[in-house]
Amino acid sequence: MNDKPLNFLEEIISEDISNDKHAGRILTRFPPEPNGYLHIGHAKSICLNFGLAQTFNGKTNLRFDDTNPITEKTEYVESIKADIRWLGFVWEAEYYASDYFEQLHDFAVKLITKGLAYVDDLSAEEIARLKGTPTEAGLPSPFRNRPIAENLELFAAMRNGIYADGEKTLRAKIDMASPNMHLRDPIMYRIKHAHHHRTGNKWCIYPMYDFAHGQSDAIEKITHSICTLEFEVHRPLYNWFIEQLEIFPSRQIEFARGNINYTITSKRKLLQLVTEGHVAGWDDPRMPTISGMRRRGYTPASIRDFCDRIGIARRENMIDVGLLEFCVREDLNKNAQRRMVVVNPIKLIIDNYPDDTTEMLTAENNTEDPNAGSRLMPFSKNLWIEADDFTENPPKKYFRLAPGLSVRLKSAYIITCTGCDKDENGNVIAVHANYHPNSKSGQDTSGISVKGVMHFVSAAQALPCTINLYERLFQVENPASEAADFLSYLNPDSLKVITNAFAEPVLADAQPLQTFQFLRLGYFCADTLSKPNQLIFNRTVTLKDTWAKEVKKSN
RNA sequence: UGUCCGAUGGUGUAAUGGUAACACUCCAGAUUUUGAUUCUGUCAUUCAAGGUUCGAGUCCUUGUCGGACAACCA
Repeated sequence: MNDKPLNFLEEIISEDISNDKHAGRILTRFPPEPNGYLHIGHAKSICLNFGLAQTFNGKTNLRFDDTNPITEKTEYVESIKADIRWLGFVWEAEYYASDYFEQLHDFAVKLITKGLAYVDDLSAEEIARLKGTPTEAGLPSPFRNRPIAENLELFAAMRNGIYADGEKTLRAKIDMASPNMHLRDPIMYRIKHAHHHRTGNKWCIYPMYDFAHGQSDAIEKITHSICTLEFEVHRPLYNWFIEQLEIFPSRQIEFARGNINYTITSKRKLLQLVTEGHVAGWDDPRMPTISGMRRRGYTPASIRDFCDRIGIARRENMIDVGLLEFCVREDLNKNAQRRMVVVNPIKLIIDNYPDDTTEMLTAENNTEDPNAGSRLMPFSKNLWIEADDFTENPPKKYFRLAPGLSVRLKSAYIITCTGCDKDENGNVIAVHANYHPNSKSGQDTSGISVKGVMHFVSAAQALPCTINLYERLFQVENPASEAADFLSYLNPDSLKVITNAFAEPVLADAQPLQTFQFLRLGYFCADTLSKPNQLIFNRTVTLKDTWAKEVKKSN
């Protein structure tokens, strides 16, 4: 253990351990429903559940809460497993709530037998109407006092497929006047003649989440069942089931989900973005999904670090996406190799450099990591530089190229700008400079000192590539809380595709998902579809840019 | 006009009745062959009112504000 203060969950668990509860055994679980892809909010839960187990020498089960066959798919199961593995966690056992359908059914029968559950013929609307409101008590169903034997018979008939969807439900008989709505005879089973991704057509009745989750925890003997705040009001119901069924009492503890600004983490809304084509899929790099973030260039370590830094508490929160960006920059700064790429190219001609010469320069792969080695990159008379790095009228403190100004080309020579060429409309089409032959990087005897350093790519060897520049997906901090539909806040500039960028030659070897720092631009990763002859890079995050901030301030 | 939960700098999280702190952000500066990184520094915090106590962010009461709960979703 480290010297960090314990969060409230760690305190509870260490207290349980010192009280010898469960003989010190700790078993948590991560219980996703396979009805969508995992997102950053799930990452928090994953890090929490697996992290807690690691801290206290326990284990963590992966359990799919697959009680609603309509929305669940094997595709989601597979993506969830891949994402958890990618994040770096190993589960103890892989379970499915559907593994427990027979047991859950028997639990239901037991409650019926105890006179604590009944079959209701009411429609969904009637049930809702009799349920009351948070401030008004509900009314009992006319079917509430059916004899036990009749309930048993009816429930068996439900299972046997005698009834149509919605025709009957099985409800717990608790208290229609409870101030807690979840105790007003909650539905335990409903009829759905639907194909289930694992049990096929074996069942036509399916347990509600509330009748499955706590019991699944009990079956697995989960010691600490950690979930988000909205399930707090369900806890009395889960405890009621545990007591009446006399099963293992897992302890549920709730924590506040982590909300991040300028994005959404509602699975329903994420699904809508995908199905309506607002993004290119679940793994679109703009999505806050684990798979989207992976494709964007986020690393498992950076996501784990983020989850660690945001902490765990019980109050509502809105975390600045800047923290997430900080975490990935910090990781990639140490670990991503540097490369040079020009995204907004303009020609730079070194007039005093020989026409027919190409030098191979040595460039460090990562100044932060001496073990990262170096690479060779070509230098010649004709180069590509960023159009933004030249201006005819430099503002104060401008360290880039303008007539008469000198800069160093990174890992190459110091050059002095001599002017530019323009087309008939006055647009700059090429920049001219002279180089200082005795200023070569590593063997500079020129004595010239310059403030500015620029990246470049040698034109003859440059690799054309596509660059996806991503911005935040939404224009407002909390799209879900705004008055209008969340889609109206989508950022129209969330993706800018650059098709005429140029990369240095070694980038031909870039492997899909390999991360880089493109000097002075930001961190990028090769897209999953990138190929040597058709390079595609996704911008993970820009570098901090104090000059851009300076320029913005003076405007 | 219910039940439950919550409230500490701009953001997130600590402080477990005893000097309100850490990180991110912001701002200023130093260093820099990435206007990056690194380093230094500055600004800024206990929802309110009572009470208990030698002492309250912490305990109690009341209030205020925010959130959750009325799916055959999870």
